[in-house]
This record gives sequence, structure tokens and C-alpha cells, in this order.
Amino acid sequence: MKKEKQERSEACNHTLLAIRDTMELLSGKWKVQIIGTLIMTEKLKFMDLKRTVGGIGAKMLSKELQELEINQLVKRTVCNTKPITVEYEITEYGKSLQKVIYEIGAWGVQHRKHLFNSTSEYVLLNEKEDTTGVFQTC
Amino acid sequence: MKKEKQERSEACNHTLLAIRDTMELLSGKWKVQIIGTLIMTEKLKFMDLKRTVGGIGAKMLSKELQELEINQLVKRTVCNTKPITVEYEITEYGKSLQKVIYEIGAWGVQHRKHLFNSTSEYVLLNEKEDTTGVFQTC
DNA sequence: CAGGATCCTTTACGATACTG
DNA sequence: CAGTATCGTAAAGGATCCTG
Repeated sequence: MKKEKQERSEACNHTLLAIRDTMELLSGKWKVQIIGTLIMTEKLKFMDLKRTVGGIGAKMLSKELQELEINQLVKRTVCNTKPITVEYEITEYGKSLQKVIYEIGAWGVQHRKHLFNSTSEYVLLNEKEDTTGVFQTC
Repeated sequence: MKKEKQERSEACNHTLLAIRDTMELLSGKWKVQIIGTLIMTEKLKFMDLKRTVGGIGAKMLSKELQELEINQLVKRTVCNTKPITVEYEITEYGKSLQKVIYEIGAWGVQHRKHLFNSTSEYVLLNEKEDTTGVFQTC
């Protein structure tokens, strides 16, 4: 293998590892949506977050939020109410994911258009399902 | 709910659906890495792709590639060799994911730096494991 | 309300062996 | 070589009940 090629391959490898890292943090059915929601809203109560994300169960939301908190992407604040209430917000570090999330969202939007334009019998996934959600802060 | 708020909530909802769509297409442990690899290389034989991605089994790779092909993100070409050989490359449409993939990679890179700077006993995931990989086209 | 504990179902993933 | 088929395991996801 020529040296030039070797260098290129190392750059690739490096990027692939980075991709792997990121995807590991964002793994799980809901993480990206949660982060996206929090980036768009800044500070939501647990139940509002649940409603906004839509479709996620309380246990899942709770679990995913814990993982995100461990990775310093979201901040959890317990409010002094009765009964207890918890607010979640994106951290400064979490905001560094903004571009990533934005691109993902933007691609999704144009992808729908693509489907719409390329076939007549397309299937739109994730059609507004149970969007009974009320947005408090969003 | 005030009208203004309602509009905002619909915009959010729209974006969240889009995010969901994208993540659905990119679901699976390897899809993003595969696309990333193909975006960086343009045209790889099955085995080379397998080596480049690193760690993935043949069955998985095959399956993920099929799903990507169905979504028109990669193109599969059977070569007239003996025994048969198959080449994969990113499609034009697949290239539309370039920005997404780039941002994911870039974030992963800076995230490593973040870990490095914020703690002394950090854990680097995905350390070069079995990178016995030889890059042919990459 | 937030979230832990349990239990259960369903995928995802992977190792192995086999075929054109 | 590039898959497919089969099987087994592990993880993810979800429903329900329970408590401070």
C-alpha cells in the first residue's frame, strides 16, 4: 500500500470512529428527538416533554433522560412543588449538537418531499399519530 | 393556547416528525458508518467495505446494505467475475446525507477532545480495536 | 408527578454452516 | 465471493403497578 493511501485510510478510520462515538451516545429510539425537543424549547417539565415527544412512555423517557444527563447533554432540575416536578433543559454542551440535530431534521424534511415527488403511492411514515400533545413552552 | 404558541408548536412537531423519519432510515448499529464509508470512498467491494467498517459481520453488512439500497441511498453492482463480486457505492441521493454524516463525525471528533479535557479518568470508547483493515479504495 | 421495580415481548445482533 | 438460512443470545422497548 502506498504511503499516500495509508494516510487517507487513517483519516477515514478516524472519522469512522468518531461517527461510532456519536451514534453510541445518540443510540436509542428517542434520544435524538428528546434532544431536538429540548434544543427547540429550552426547559420543559417531564410531562410536557413526554407529550411533546409523543408516543414515548414514561419509563423510556426517564431512562433516556438519565443517559443524556450522564453525558452532560441535558440538565435536570427538581422543582419545589407538591407533588414534586422536574424540569429538563439542554446544557451548553448539549447545544453543541445543534448542527447535527438541525441537519437530521432538515434532511428528514427534504426526504418527505423526495418521497412525495418520486412515487405516487408513497408511504408517509410517522404521520401525525397521537398528537394530542399540548405544548407548554414550545 | 395563544395562536402564536400554536404555530410554534406545529413547527416543532413538524421537525420532530422529520427527525423521526431520518433516524428510522439510519437505524441500526452500522448504517451511518456504512454510509459514511461510502461517502468517503465511492465504490467499494463487499469485502473491502466490510474491512473498512470494521467489526461488522457479513450477514449484518449484507442486511444493512439491502435496507440502504431499498431507500435508494446506495447502489449495488454485480461484477462479472468468477466467483461473483459486488460493488457498492453511494447514490446521488445518498450524497444528500453528506452534511448529516459530516456533522455527526465532526461532533464525535470534538467530543473526544471534550472528554479528554474534562476528566483525567475518561474512557475512550471504540478504541482502535481490530483495525486490521486494509483500505483498498479509501 | 417523577421514576423505580417487575415482567414480558419483540427486535437486533451475531456465529455458524451452507450454496450458486 | 456474496449472500441466505438457521439458530441462539442479548438488548431494547413497553405495559403495569407501586411509592415518596
